[in-house]
Formats: sequence, C-alpha cells, structure tokens
Amino acid sequence: MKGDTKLVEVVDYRSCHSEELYQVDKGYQEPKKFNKKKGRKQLCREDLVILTGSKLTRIQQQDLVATKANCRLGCVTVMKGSSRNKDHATEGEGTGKRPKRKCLQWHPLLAKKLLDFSEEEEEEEEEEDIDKVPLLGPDGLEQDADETEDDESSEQRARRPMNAFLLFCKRHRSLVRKEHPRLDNRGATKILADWWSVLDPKEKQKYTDMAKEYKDAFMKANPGYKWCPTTNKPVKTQASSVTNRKKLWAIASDSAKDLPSPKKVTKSEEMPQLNFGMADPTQMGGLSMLLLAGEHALTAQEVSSSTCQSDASDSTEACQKSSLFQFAEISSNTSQLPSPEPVKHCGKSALFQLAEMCLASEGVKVKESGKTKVEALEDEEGDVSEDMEVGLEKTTLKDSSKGKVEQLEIEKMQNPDETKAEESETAKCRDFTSLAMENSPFERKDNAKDHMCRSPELFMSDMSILGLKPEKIKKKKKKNKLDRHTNEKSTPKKSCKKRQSSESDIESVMYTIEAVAKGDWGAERLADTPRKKNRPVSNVKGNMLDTKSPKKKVKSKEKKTSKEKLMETTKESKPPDFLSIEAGKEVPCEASDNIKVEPLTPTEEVVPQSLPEQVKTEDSDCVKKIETCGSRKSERSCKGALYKTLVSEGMLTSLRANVDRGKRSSGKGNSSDHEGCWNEEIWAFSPSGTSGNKKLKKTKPKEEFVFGLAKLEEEFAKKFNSLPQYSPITFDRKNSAVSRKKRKIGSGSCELPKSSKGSFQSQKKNLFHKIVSKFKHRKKLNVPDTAILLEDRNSSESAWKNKISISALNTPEPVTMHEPLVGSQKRKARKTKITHLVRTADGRVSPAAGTLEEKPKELPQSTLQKSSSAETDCNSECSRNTETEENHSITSDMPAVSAFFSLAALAEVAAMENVHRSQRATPLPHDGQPNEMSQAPVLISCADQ
DNA sequence: TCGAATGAAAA
DNA sequence: TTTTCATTCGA
Repeated sequence: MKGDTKLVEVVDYRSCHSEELYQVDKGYQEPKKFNKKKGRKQLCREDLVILTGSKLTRIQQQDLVATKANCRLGCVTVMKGSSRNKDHATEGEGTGKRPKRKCLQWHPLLAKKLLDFSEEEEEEEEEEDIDKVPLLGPDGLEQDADETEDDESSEQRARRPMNAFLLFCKRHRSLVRKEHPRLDNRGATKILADWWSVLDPKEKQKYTDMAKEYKDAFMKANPGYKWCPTTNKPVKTQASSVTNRKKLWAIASDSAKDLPSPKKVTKSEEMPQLNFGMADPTQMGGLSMLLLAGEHALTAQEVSSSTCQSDASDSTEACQKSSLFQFAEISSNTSQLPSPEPVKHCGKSALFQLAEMCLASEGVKVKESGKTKVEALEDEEGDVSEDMEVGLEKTTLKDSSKGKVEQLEIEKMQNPDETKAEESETAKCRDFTSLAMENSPFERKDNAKDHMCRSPELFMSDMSILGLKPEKIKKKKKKNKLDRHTNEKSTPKKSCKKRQSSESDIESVMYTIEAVAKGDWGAERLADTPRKKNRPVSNVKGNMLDTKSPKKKVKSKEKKTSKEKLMETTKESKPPDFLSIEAGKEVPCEASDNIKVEPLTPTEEVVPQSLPEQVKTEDSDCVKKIETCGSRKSERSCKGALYKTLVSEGMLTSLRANVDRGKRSSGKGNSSDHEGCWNEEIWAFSPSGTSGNKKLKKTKPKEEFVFGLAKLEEEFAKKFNSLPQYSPITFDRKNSAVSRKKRKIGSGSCELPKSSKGSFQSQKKNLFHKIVSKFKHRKKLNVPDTAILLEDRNSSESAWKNKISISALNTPEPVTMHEPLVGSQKRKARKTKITHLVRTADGRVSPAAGTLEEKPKELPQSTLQKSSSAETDCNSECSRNTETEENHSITSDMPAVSAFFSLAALAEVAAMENVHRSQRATPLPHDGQPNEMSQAPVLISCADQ
C-alpha cells in the first residue's frame, strides 16, 4: 500500500488537482513531521500534500481565507508518491487519522488565493527545495513518472459509449424533468424507460443507429477497449481504496503507484520536474499531447511530416464517412491529425501553448532537479515528433538554466530591457486568452481574454473557467503519454519547434520560456533560436498561423454564434415531434415545439458543416485573441497571471481536469449544455467522484486516441443534438395507444411475449416485474408494506413460479408481457424484488405503471372471462376498482390516479394469479405459496380501497 | 454515494 | 447467466 495510497486529510490545492491521488488513500502523514519546504520539494504531482489544518479539509469556496491560513501555517505535509510513500504508508498508519477523500470545490477565487499563497511559499521555499531536492531527486522523478503513467492509465480510460437507451435518456431527460419537476432522476429514468418502450421502433432505430455508430467510431478509436475493465481489478485487492473509486481505478492507480513499471520510470522523468508544483506531470503530457495534436493538425500542412501527410489523405477519405468515423480514424492514427477538424486544432494549439507555458514554468523550476526532468519531458513529447510544441518545450527546458519561473518573472519585471520577455509574455497572454476562448464555449471567454491580460486575478479566474476542457485534455494527454511511451522518442522534437516563428504567439512564448530558463531575456533568444533546430520550421508555422489568424479572428465570434445557431437550428429542424406537441410544454430544447420526425438526416448534414466551421472559427478566435492582447501592461499582468498559474500546479491540473470535463460535457450537448451544465461541472472538482470515476483502461495501449476521442466526442455531440427529441405528449399518446393496444390484445388473447425467444424468461421477468410494480404502488399508497412484504415476496415468488409453470403450460395467455425481456430486466426484477418498492415520483408514467396498466387491462378481461372463482371477497371489488381506475388513467394522467391504478392493477393481477391458480389448481396442487399470493393481493386491494 | 432505467460487452 | 458500466442528478 505504501506507494499506492495516501491518505489525504486535507489536500493541498496543488495536489488536489490530481485525481489520482484521491484514488488511493492509504497512508496518512502527520503534518508535524513534514516541513513545508521538504514537502514541497519532495512533492510529486502524485504526492498528496496534507495541510495540517483540519480546516482545509472543509475547503470550500467560501473558506478561502481559512485555507490560505492553513497553508501559510506550513502545516503542509507531503504525501510521497507511491514509490516514495512507503514511509508514508507507515506513517499514515501511525497517525491513525482516518484517511479521507475529499472532494474539493475548485473555485476560481480559491484558486487565486491559493496561487497567491503558493507563490509566496514557492519563493521562500525555493532555496530549501534545493536542499531537499537531492534527497528526492531521483526518486521523485521516477515516482512522478510512475504516477504520471498511472494517472494516465487510470484517468484516461475512455468511457464506454452510450447505448441507444442512454442516448435517448440523455436527450429526453430534461424534457421529462420539465414535465415532471417533482420527479427525481430515478423517476425520470423510469419515465424515460416507459417512453423508450413506447417509442416507435423507427425512432428507436435512430438512436440505436446512433449508438452503434458512435460505438463503432469509439471502438475504432479505441481498438483495445474493453467494456469491463474490472477484470483488471485483481490488483485492487491491495487497494482497498476502491471504496470511492471504482475498482478498476483503484487497481490501476495502485498498480501504477505501487509497482513502478519500467515505463513509469522512464516516463517519470517527464513529470518529475514539474515539481510537486505540477501536480501531474502526466497531465502536462496530456495537455501537451492534445495541444500537440491540434498543432499537428495545423502544422501538418506546413510541415511535411509523414504523419501529417497521411492525415490529409485520411481527412479526405474520412469526409465521406460519417464524422464520427472520421474522428475515430483520426484518433486511430495517433500521429495523424485530421485536417477536417480545424476547430479542435485551434483549441488544441491554444491549449498546447498553455501547456507549454506551464511546462516551461515547470521546467524551469525543475531545472533544479536537473536534466532528468527535461529528458522526461522530451521523452514524453518526443514521441510526438510532429508536435512542435513538444520540441519547444523541450528546448526551453533544456536551455533553461534557471529553475524557477518566478525568478524569470521577477527579472522581467525588474528589467525593462526584457522586451522580449515581455513580448513573450504577451504572447503567452494571447495564447492563454486564445486558449481560454477556444476552450471555453462560454461567453466568458471573450472577457476572459481581456481579463487575463489585464489582471492576474482575472486571469486566474479565466483559467479556471478554461479549466473545463483541460480535464479532457489531461485524459487525452495521459492516453497520449501511454502511446508515447510506446512511441516515445520516435521523432525528434525539433520538428515541433517549427512553430516558433518570431511572429507567432507560440514563438513568443517559447522565447519567454527560454529566456526564463536561461535567465537571459534578450540575448538568449537569439541563441535559443539557433539552437532550436526547428526554428525555421517554427517560423514557417508561425507565419502560417499568422496568415490564418486574421481570418480566424473574424470568424471566431461568428463561429460561436453560428455554431450555436447551427446547433439550435439543427436541433429544431431535427427534432420535430412525431406528433405535434403542445408548444406549451416547454421542451428544453428547441425540439420541444416540434417534435422531430426525422432527426437523422439533419444530423448528418450538420456534422460535416459544423466541423469546418468550427475549425475556422477557432482559428480566427485564436488570432483575434492574440491580436487583442497586446499591450504591455496587459503583458505584465499576463506574465504575472501566467506565472501564477504556472506556478500553481493546481491551477494547471485543475484546468486540465476542467478541460477534460469540458470536453466531455461539450460532447454531450453543444448549444445549451455549455452554459448550464458546464458551469457547474467546471468548478466542482471531485477527485474521487465522477472525475475520478473516469477509469482508464490500462489495458488500452492506445491512449493516443484520446485526442481522437475528443473529436469523436464533439462529433458525437453534434450528432446527438441532431437526434430527434420527442415531446412528452407524443409519448403520452403513444403510451395510451400502446396501452390500448395491449388491452386489446390482452382481451383478445394475451399478449404473447415473445414466445420465440426465451418467452419463459421474459414471462418470468414480466411477472416479477408486475409484482414488483404492484408493491411499489402499494408503497405509494402507503399501504403497510411490512405485513405485506413477506407475503408479497412469497406471493411474488409463488406467482412467479406459477407463471412459469403456467407459461410452460400455457405459454400465450397468462404472461402477456410486452416485448422480450432483456436480461437486464430480469436482473432488475430480481434486484428490485419486493424490497425495492418503487419510489415513483409521479408514478404517472412510471414504467411500473405502464406494466400495470397493461396487465390490468388484460387481467380484467381474463378474469372476467374466466370468472375466477378463486378470487376472494375482495377480488370483485378489486376488479371494479381496477376498471374505474383504468378509466382514470386513460383519461387523466394524475399521479394519484396512477397510484390507484396501480393498486387496482395489483389487485387485478392478484386476481389473475388466483384465477390461474385456481385453474391450474389441477395441474398444480396449490402450494402454500400460491395461497399466500392470492391472499396477499387481495388484502392489498382491499386496503387500498 | 446510490439508484432508476436499458443495453452491450465481458467474465 | 451474471456483472460492469455508460448518463443524469436528487436525496
């Protein structure tokens, strides 16, 4: 455990970023033991920093002051990396503090304060760090690398693609919620399930096709993807941490941490330097990867890289294919970037720049540690030979003699001569802004740019905002890293350097970085340039970029607007309701008004269009941003901001995380989602929670595809939006229609479940489900469950058995469930059993209700036909009630009615069962259970009445 | 953090 | 056949 886990009472803001840390919590360190400085030095991105102040544990957005205070107190303890942590593990035990995982709310304000604080500390600590460095030096690096790898592996795991139903749910949940505000998600899910069941096969097919397409694309992008990574878990055993995180995660993390794989070691170098500051070297890599990827795409044209070339060809080919597939292909071609996806490129480039900045800063810091870090970086980036960024970073790192970014900043500030530096800073600012713009779909982006340039604080906030996408980037990076590991070093970085044109923003950034590293702002530049092989190339890129920039700028805003519009339009056009829906119902999406009939076609169209547009827009945005931020003042502020940001690893990490999330979320819904959904997610950072949940598949070797995945996500998002959205009314009608049909059918004969396939099972399921639903209804009604429950169970079971037997005997009649039951349903039924009882919010549409409805209809008739003698006293009443209620249900959707209905249905079912039983009596000598069953239902019905 | 739904994949 | 996990988000 030593390595793996660390317990974090309080997580340092820096360390907070890395989700990985949270995964494993085991060791706990006492704050006293550690010095701040030591801790800092020793800290690896994986290392958890514990703030002695318990206050921190509570860290919340509001608690900024407290947090800061704690930090200053220096209570900070560092949890060593997995490899290092052995000690910690022991310590943790000794401390006896309970390891806690905490979700920190990463709020911009907090971030700012933390950053400020961190800056101070860093400066102070720097010297000390040096001292410490020696101790940690090698280990730290290694560990870092390991960690990074682990992180990557774990984090990256791509999420399995949604199936048709999930897509449907995602698409319609909002509608359901609107219609049924009271309902919680569970209830909404039930309704959605009902809708889904009722949904026209054709419509379903759309979703199914979409799901399939996405899945195919996904699989293409992630060839080795396995649905159930859990298998890997075995390792987990050690990592008990699983509690929060999924097993897979824990395992992965553990393995990575605990077992320093050779890879990790090699990689460790990359991350290491970052300092503890850079919480996650891997993250960096991820970002860089993303950025690189984006740049590649951009650069590809300019630079003739084999990969790039291939990209072009691919892009052309891909065009024909669905966008998703294209993405997948692109992703599959790790190195290759699809030309067709300009947008991402821009974003990436910006991100990449940002990453570079960060890396540079980190690198500088790292310098102390030595070349090893640089090497590591190089290794990481090296894989991506194409990426100029990487090359730049590496060069900067190598070149940089000075370790600390802070120093650089200070120097810059002091020395007016450092025009270059300033320029670089400005460039950075621009980049950031551009990044921010690109990254954040939000309106804020624009403002953010300005702010960033203007004030560091703002910058911070902006950064945080941007953070959304960073997460994805991180993930991607991680994947990329993995890939890199395999491919590492294949190509020299130098090529990457191409970008740096004096003109280009990147260039400026590079210079600044270099200068910082060297300490010489002015002279260095020249030297650096020559050093860098890529320079010429970079220049070319820069030029290219510049040329492109103007257009981009112009388009950028338009882009956004156009995109949004497109989205909306597409949605609207796409989602026409089958039935004209009431305008009154507010469909969250445009679709509400008109339910879409044929979503698919629109989607297809939309996708292709959107992509090119986006790309252009992004480019334009970037350019604009760059241009916009020009003043020196802003530069300085930018510098400070950048510096801070860089310094504060946490920020970077958070950004990364956010970015990742943002990407994810972005994938979900383009238009509306950004604002609403994103915002929340952006700030909230939960290490263990959702974010942590993202399990990485270690198994997957190809994480490179992450980038591709992002694209896929985007594509998917577009398509998703294009998916038809049906108004609730439609479903209602359908439901009624269905119910009617069912009734009819039932009356006529029974609805034969699918006799073809496992009718037996399906029947079982259905029966069980019915029973369950009954119980649920009862619950709603407040019928005393206790007494009944047992009986119910028995009854249910008996009923189940009976049905089975019945089904076996009389396949068609009794069971009548709709459609084939899936294994999942069975599962459900089992799980739910009686104990579950449905909560039902509204109950109206709840699936249970639907089932009940069906049954009742059928049942009554059957009962009537058969005239079940077996029915007890109540039966008659029940039947009546059921009938009446049925009517109600039909007429009105009132929940209350539904409840009654369900009750009635229950009674009916019971009656049915009784009848069957009685009928069967012959074949099945009544068992004790059957009797109970009959009784139970009856009782219930009576009670209800 | 769980759960409610369905479904695909894996064990 | 059973498990996992994908999305969503209120308790």
